[in-house]
Amino acid sequence: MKIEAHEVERRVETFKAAVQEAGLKLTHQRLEVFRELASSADHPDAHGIYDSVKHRLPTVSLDTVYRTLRTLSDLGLINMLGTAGESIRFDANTRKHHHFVCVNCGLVRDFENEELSALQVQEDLVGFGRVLETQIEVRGICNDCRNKS
Amino acid sequence: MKIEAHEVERRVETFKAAVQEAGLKLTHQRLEVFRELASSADHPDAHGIYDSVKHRLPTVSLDTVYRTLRTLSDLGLINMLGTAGESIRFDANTRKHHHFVCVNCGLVRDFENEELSALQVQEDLVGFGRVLETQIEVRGICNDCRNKS
DNA sequence: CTCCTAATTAAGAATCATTCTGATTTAGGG
DNA sequence: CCCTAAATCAGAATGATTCTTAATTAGGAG
Repeated sequence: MKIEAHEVERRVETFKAAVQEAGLKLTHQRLEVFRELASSADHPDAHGIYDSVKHRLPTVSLDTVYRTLRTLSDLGLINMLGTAGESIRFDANTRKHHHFVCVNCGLVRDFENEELSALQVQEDLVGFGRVLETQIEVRGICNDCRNKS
Repeated sequence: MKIEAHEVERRVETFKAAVQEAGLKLTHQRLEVFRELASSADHPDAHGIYDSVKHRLPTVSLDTVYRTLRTLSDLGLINMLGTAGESIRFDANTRKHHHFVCVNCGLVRDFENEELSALQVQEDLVGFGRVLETQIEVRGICNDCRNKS
């Protein structure tokens, strides 16, 4: 599943500006890794991104993909997600959103919802620490897995 | 941080019944691994449980702890949690609850809240699949980390 | 346009969590 | 009291991720 072209471009522009801002070089590798991630809605892992990017940059190394993803994550341009025990999945969507997770195959999809995003939980958690953000994780069975069984 | 004694016993009794029910043996190792998990509120990983259990069962192996945790997870007596890239953390709390996660040190604490648990998200997700459950993840900085900085 | 330097590459090794092997011993519970 | 599942031990295998070192490439400031 692909993200719409104009949204991809919006993300890429934000990315370019942030890389310049941080004083880093805008290399082909960084651009292609980011563009690949910004174009896909299914949160690939490092290997998946590597396989896709290799079509356009045949000499890219898996190591560079890992290094680039870590760099972008440190800059806050992408987020890491996924459950412990699996490989790390990446997400170029930095807008406030929530996740649908298939408990069977691990598929993750973003969704936005104003009401959910407006949720305030601070009051109940004074004992644990300061609250920064609240995210909803909806678990279920995705359509593909439903059709298979 | 410890769970109250009567809650631990409640969990242990549920555990004993379920192990019998499944036709598995109630070994010391299984009991001690489960009791350790049921007593701690901070969701230890396999190594942490191993270290604690070793005090009471000096000959237990890390392998047995891993195997036991997987068995209990398959039975639905415990849950696995944690972010990709870290080790798997375990949770003996099978009641409906939510998580507070410290983005700095990774601490996870459970909390219950009727209003949050009553949240219904089905309508918004028809396109992705069937919804089974909704869990809230609150991210922030825990008290310990706040005091250190 | 040129040059400095950061980034990439290659090939390999290291680390860490986790699972598996296979042979041997232990102990739960009918 | 025995049968058999489970545990143990030691070690090895796996897979994701990170690091090493040395040589090459290329971004972008001047």
